[in-house]
Amino acid sequence: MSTSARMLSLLSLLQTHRFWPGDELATRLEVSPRTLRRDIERLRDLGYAVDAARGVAGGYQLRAGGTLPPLVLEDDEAVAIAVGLRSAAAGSVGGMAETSVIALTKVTGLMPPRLRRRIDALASQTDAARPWGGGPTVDARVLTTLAQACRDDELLHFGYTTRGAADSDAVVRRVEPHRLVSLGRRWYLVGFDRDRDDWRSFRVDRMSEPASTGRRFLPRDLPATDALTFVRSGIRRMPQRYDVRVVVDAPVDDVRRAVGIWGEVEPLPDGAGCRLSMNVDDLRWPVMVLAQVEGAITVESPPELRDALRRTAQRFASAT
Amino acid sequence: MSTSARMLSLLSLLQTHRFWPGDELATRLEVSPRTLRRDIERLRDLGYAVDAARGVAGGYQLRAGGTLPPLVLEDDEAVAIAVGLRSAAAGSVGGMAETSVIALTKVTGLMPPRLRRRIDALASQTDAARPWGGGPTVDARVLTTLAQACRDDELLHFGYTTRGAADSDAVVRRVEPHRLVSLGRRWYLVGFDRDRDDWRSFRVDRMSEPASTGRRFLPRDLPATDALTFVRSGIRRMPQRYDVRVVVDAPVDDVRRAVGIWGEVEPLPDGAGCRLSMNVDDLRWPVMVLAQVEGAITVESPPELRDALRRTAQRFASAT
DNA sequence: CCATTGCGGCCAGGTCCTGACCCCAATGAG
DNA sequence: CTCATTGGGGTCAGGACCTGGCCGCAATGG
Repeated sequence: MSTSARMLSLLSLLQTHRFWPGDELATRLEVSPRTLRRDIERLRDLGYAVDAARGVAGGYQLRAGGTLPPLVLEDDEAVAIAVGLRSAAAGSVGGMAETSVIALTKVTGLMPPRLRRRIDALASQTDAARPWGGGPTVDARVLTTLAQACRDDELLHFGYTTRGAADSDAVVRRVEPHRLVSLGRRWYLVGFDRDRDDWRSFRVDRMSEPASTGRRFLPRDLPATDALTFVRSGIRRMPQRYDVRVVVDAPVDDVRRAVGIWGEVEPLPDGAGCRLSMNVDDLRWPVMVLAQVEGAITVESPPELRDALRRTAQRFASAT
Repeated sequence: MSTSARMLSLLSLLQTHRFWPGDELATRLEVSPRTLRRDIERLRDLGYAVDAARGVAGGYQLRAGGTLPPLVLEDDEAVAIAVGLRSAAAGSVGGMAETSVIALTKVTGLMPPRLRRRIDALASQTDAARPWGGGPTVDARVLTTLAQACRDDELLHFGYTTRGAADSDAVVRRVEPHRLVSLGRRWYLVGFDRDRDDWRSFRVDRMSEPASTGRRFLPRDLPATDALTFVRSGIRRMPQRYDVRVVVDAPVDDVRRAVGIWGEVEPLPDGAGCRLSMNVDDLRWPVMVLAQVEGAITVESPPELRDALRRTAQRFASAT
């Protein structure tokens, strides 16, 4: 085995079981103990922190160092990482979506097909795991296709349904992809439309069958400071938004746990419950949160929320 | 730069930008083009699929091969992976929890402290991102501590509150950890209790301040075929469960999207809506799902769900 | 057709890797 | 305390293998 292959094996071994007696490592790598010590020294020179314990029952273990060593992953671990990133890319954590897609692209792009199949088999579970639903869901595989095309500067083809048009009116676009942007609860692709000879931002959920052609192009400069600002400026109107303010006669912690990160909860000064503030574009959501907590409810705004609550109350009442 | 360090750099470069002209790689690595070709050949010998394009604008790119190469991750990517694994470990995807914790332990255990701080800063957002809440939440850091102790055979100390006792009655246990098990919505640690001199399974949410002592022990054989079966046999009674069956006069797809994976939805033969089946231990959950869909509701079972719906209806009605 | 770029054989020079031997330092058990 | 055990590392001789240069070849696209 060559030296570099042996170093990778050593790194892999140190990552799996954490504590290894020196001579066992030497035996596994089929080198003398002296050479193993030199290999350990090499790893340390590369910046990885290898701890050593002397005396009986001594050995080596890899510690957290200044830099993250190259991760040697088992199949299961790689699948778990990809699945976790998929759900993170679906937007469950604020501000992490883009980075998650980048990491997901890197991981899945290097993964053997057998692992990708395992992930796809799990996809139905993962993607459905967002009970608050609402809005068209974007397939993680589509996102990675787009992210990969952006990264590799590869020309992209996809069908696109313009705002208001029927699904059947999708037109094939040839686009030089530039960047993927997650804004609000939507994904946008910023790119140069070759047919229209101008920059556009495309809503990913309106695309059909995006496919990288494999043909590379020379990247252009985006006529904006930032892809995010480009998308922002292109959006004609923001979706209808409701500013929800509700007083609930329930413990602050209960309400806070029910609403999670998608709203603020402040205790009321007189100790009588708390005020819940949310900013949503679908009223089913605050209704759902309010269904989870106990205690009397007073709607301050918007009036539409009262209607929504009344409708739900009637449906529930007539069910009993 | 040594050969092995150069191989790692090359691997890193090939993972980032995907397509590299040969002489640019040679320049970056400060070797001659001939040596670069030899390095590429070495990578291929290691089993990694490196594609090459000849002719003008040729170059190299790393393709998915038979084995996943060691992943060289950027800081942001590592953080994204850890955050995604945390939420996956929280149980959002069935059957992935244990593997996610193992992978999370590996990644965070090797991560520089600065990255771990970034993850902890995001933790409040992530952990709150489960609006259905309910039941005590387990801290991801606790899980990784336990998983690491299991992996490294390190003696563990933690306070433990026995079933029914008050929190203040926690007793310190010294345990040889064996395995971490996710069962239902709970985490259990299977280990050998040194004080009681017998195998026990501990509920992780009843532990306080688990800490690895760093002292290693000789692993024993678990007197059971499997840690999972050991935990199963130790559980006296399952939590109260409700078998929820509701007929909803709404499109199947709407209901299915609302309930996600935590229930089955079957269309009714006469085309009038569908039947929703769930198995839960907290009735707030089906109430939440039902609040999301439109259409008339008929509760088939359990009767308690009717009470829950009636209470919610009254609360909502009095809010208008 | 031809420039470009990857492929790989061959060779000479020299780097550096290996294993062996040695002594030292730290550790924990008896 | 004593001693076996285990990692740390200096030194050395031999040689494996790495490097860069040179070459002809193959594939690609203008």
